[in-house]
Amino acid sequence: MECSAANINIREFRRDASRSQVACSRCSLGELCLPRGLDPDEVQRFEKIVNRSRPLRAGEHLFRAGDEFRSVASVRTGCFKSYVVDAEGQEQVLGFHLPGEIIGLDAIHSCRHTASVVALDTSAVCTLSFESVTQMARSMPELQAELFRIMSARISELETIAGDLSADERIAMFLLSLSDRFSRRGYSEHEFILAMSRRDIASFLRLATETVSRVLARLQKSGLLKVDRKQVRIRDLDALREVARQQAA
Amino acid sequence: MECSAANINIREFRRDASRSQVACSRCSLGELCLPRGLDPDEVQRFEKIVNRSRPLRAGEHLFRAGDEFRSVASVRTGCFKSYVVDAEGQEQVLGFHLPGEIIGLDAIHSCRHTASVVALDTSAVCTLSFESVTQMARSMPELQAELFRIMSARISELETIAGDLSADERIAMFLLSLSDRFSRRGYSEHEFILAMSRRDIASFLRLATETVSRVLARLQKSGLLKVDRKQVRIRDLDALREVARQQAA
DNA sequence: CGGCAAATTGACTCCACTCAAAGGAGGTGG
DNA sequence: CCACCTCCTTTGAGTGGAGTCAATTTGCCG
Repeated sequence: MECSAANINIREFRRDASRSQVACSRCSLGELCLPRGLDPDEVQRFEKIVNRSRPLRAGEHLFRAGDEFRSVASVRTGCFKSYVVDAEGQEQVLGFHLPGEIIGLDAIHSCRHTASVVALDTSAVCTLSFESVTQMARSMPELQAELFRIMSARISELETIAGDLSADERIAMFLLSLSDRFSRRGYSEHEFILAMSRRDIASFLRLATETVSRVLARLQKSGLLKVDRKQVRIRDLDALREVARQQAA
Repeated sequence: MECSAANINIREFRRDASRSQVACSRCSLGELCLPRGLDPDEVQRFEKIVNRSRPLRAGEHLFRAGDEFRSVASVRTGCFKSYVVDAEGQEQVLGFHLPGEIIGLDAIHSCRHTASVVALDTSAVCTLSFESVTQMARSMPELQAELFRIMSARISELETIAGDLSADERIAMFLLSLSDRFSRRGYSEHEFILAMSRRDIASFLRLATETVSRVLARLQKSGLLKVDRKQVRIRDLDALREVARQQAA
């Protein structure tokens, strides 16, 4: 299991947070985060409900399954994974979260966090009381719309993952998803670091770790990729898309 | 493919709709539908944006993938399935929709319906302009909250389906989900009709139709079920839960 | 009754999993 | 600084569950 001593809860965040630092208007994430589409005046009002947390080290938890649902979090830097532990005690990875992505929206309907969320890297988040966000959304149509869009996008994403795909297709899709998300954040779409372990990737894609290794080796041998531990270089993006045979979105 | 002549679009619904019939306050779905939690005055305002459609026959489409996203629909009677067609032309069933369930929320982020939705039975829906719903949600906190809850619940559902489950577990989960949904709607949790074909079930659960047949036969032989074509009787609900080994939600 | 699609059943195949073992990489303490 | 430990990753060999192919049965509807 994870190091439970490293657990941190949201109330502590609040105390640690230095509100003065928060300035979405000058945040490098810009249009990638929740206040997307708000006008400058609205952004200024929005900033008032944002709490910036102190950095988390790899292995520290942001939420624990079962925690009361109060806040959502937006990744500022680093990378998180969310997971549940099934009946047999096996960890099931549900997703990875990059800067600008909103964590915790799946907890709304049950009022509790159904998943645990842990930092894979040194990471930082902004937390927002969900109560405040929804209240603010009532007077900011664009904020409300953005919340709906984020949840709708996650539904579509899951509908794809749930599909009947081969191991190769899954891996290809996974790499393409990362490539796309990194490139939107200003990083290379051809070369990036996998913050997560092979085991996490396997769990996320519902494969065995050995299969992840084998598929990556195979894709490398056929010249589509260059893999060195956590470093990935995509040599032929189009060929990889071919493997993923991704349906028109 | 489906009978495309039977396609109907939302604009035609509008014309056919007889607004005078709409009365959520007297609808038998009551707390199962979107206006859940609204006070009587709010329900009355809500009714003004609801359009009741004429009945659809089995095989008629409610939405087509690619249609512009304007409206969501709430199932009034009957049963629908939503599906996409993948790169190989194979139909992938994404879900089944019973009375009170909201269809179309996955279309928000792309502004187009990503899935097609077709009636499996003689069915009827209420349609709502999404623009109107979101606008109204701003002044009705409970409506906004309900929209968030519905989407959040769908995310959690998909996270489960996407899991790494055996054929038996999938079938058991599927039957339990139906049992639960029927019982909430006042029907028996032990006995119900499968509106969908074996092929649809298989596609939804990412199995082969033959596997669905075999598993149902196996569960029947071991005494948990009685299956006669579309009629299902669950003889041992707890044992079925055991098979599904569903994680605490 | 005849024609057709859906469903079932059986035989065989294959992809991904499991089991097993051999490398690395990184961290810790002597 | 090196020895040692542990965890992660990779690679090989064999197994099994679900898929595919094929044949038959069942039910439906004109």
